[in-house]
Amino acid sequence: MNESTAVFALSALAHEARLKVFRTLVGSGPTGMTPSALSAALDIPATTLSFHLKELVHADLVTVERQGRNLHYRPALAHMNALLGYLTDHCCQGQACIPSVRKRRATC
Amino acid sequence: MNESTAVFALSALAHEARLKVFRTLVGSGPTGMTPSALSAALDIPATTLSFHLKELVHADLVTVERQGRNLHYRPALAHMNALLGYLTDHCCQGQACIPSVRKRRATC
DNA sequence: TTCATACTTCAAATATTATTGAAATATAGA
DNA sequence: TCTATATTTCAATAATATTTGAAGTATGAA
Repeated sequence: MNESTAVFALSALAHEARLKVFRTLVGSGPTGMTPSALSAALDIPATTLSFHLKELVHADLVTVERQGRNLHYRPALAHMNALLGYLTDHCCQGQACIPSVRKRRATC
Repeated sequence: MNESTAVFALSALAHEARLKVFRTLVGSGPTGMTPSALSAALDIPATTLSFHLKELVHADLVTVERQGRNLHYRPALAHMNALLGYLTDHCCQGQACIPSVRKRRATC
C-alpha cells in the first residue's frame, strides 16, 4: 500500500452508498451477496449500484465471482486491512497519539 | 463516530494533496505547521492549500490556532483514531479477516 | 431456439470538487 | 499610521463524480 493506492481506496469508501455496500458485504457470509440482494437491502437502483460496485472492485476493496446467473460480491478484507495498516503507520509516525495503545497497528 | 461522520472524514483524506498535508502535519512537531511552511514543503499554491486545509478542518481532522501573524495547523489525532476505530469495528463485524491479529482494534 | 432473469454498459444530464489569480482581511513592527 | 507579511475569501473556470432510464450481454430453463 502506497500513498496513491491509499487515496484510491479512501475515495472508494468516501461515499455513503459505497460505505454502506462495503459494510453490508462485510456483514454477509462467505458467499457474499448478489447485486439484486444488495439493491433490495439498501434500496439503491440496480444501475447506480452497479456503478458503485465497479468503483469498489476497481479499488480492490471488493471482489466479484460469477456463479451461474448470479454474481457474488465479497469484501476484500486483506486490502482493507492494508489500508488500515497504512493509515495507522502514517498517522503518528512512531509517536503515540494515545499512549496506552501506542505501537499497536490497525487491523480489521 | 457514525457512518456519515466517517464518510466525511474519508472524503477529506481521499485526495492526494490533503493526505500529504495530513501526513506532513503528523510528522511535524507539537507546534504544528503554518500554511507557508506547508505550501513550501509540498509545493502547493497558497490558495489551493487554504482550500484543502479548510476541508480538513471542516472534517475535524486538523485543528488551527493563531499565534501572532501565523496560523498553526495540527493533526487532530483523536479524530483520526476514532475513524480508524470505526473502520476496524465495521470491516469485520466480529469476525477476523486475519486470524492472528483478530479482535485487535485499530489505533494510531 | 425462445424467454425470463440477472446484471452491466451507454449516454446525457446534473451535481460536486478542485484550481488559482486577484482582492480582501488580519496582525505586527517601524 | 503606514507598510510588509501571512493567510483567507471571492469568483470564474475546469475537471470529476453521480444518477438513472434505456438498451445491451450473459446465463439458464423450457
